[in-house]
Amino acid sequence: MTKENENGNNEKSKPGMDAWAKNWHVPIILLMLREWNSYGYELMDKMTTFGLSAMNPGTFYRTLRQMEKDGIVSSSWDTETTGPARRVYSITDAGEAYLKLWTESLNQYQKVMNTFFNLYTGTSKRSSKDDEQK
Amino acid sequence: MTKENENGNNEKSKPGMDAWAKNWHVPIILLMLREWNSYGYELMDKMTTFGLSAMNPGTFYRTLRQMEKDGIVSSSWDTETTGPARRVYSITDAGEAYLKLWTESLNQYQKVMNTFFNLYTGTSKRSSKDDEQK
DNA sequence: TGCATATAGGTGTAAAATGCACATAGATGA
DNA sequence: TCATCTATGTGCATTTTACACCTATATGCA
Repeated sequence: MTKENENGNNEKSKPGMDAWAKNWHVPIILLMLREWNSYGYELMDKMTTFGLSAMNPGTFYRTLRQMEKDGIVSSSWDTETTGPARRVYSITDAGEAYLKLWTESLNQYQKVMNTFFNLYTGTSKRSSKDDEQK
Repeated sequence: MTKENENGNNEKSKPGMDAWAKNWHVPIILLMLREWNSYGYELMDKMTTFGLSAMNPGTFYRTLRQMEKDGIVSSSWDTETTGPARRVYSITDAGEAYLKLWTESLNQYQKVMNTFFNLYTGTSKRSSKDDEQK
């Protein structure tokens, strides 16, 4: 059975305030790795300083391994430090290229956001009497 | 077998210039319905005027039905017009509430974007010599 | 009349992404 | 020695998405 809220509607298209955040995990991990080489546990922790709620560990680690398969990061084990071994990631050239593309697409993103915001706050909301179209 | 690009990497975390667009389909459909009642085929078409590439028809129609299940739109058949019958959608009060929440969350969204952009364009990119962390 | 095409709204199914619970293992401190 | 923190994962079910395909109404045209 699917989850239902107090209105009797299920919640599949609830905004959730950070549904959009998913797409940002990869580029923000890359940004962090551009500043300092790091490992999953630390990256997951620092994620919140970007205003993004951390995804669960399983998914997060899997994202990192996928990024490596995609060639945008590379990793090696750090057994020097105390505690359990860390898989330390660095950004690759392909990762830099990815960031460049992402940043360029932000302009388009901004346009969509502005269009949305203007339409929402604008006085263009129809009155109840022109409630049909032909 | 998974698709591979010319670099031998698969493409799972490719930006695609509009990966972020997915999250915008629901709110933008709602915005359009706030202006005029409409049906899937038309909404899909108008989507592109918002700078969003349309999703494929199957997914798009399913999104609309899901939105109805969630109670943020309602629909009825229009058999008056010529051609195949149209399922005409209107936004509900819950839909308006959804839009309100979404718009409020845009502030947070903007913050993440600005943080990202500043970090990317800033001079904070490390030099090759401080290439390790302790 | 017959057939292509545009409009309109879907379904079936497989692949991909995600959440959640759990597993493993080294180090630290009571 | 036993709990806890750090650190990285796996297994499985659910959810989301893409892709191919199907149905049906109307229009134009040969």
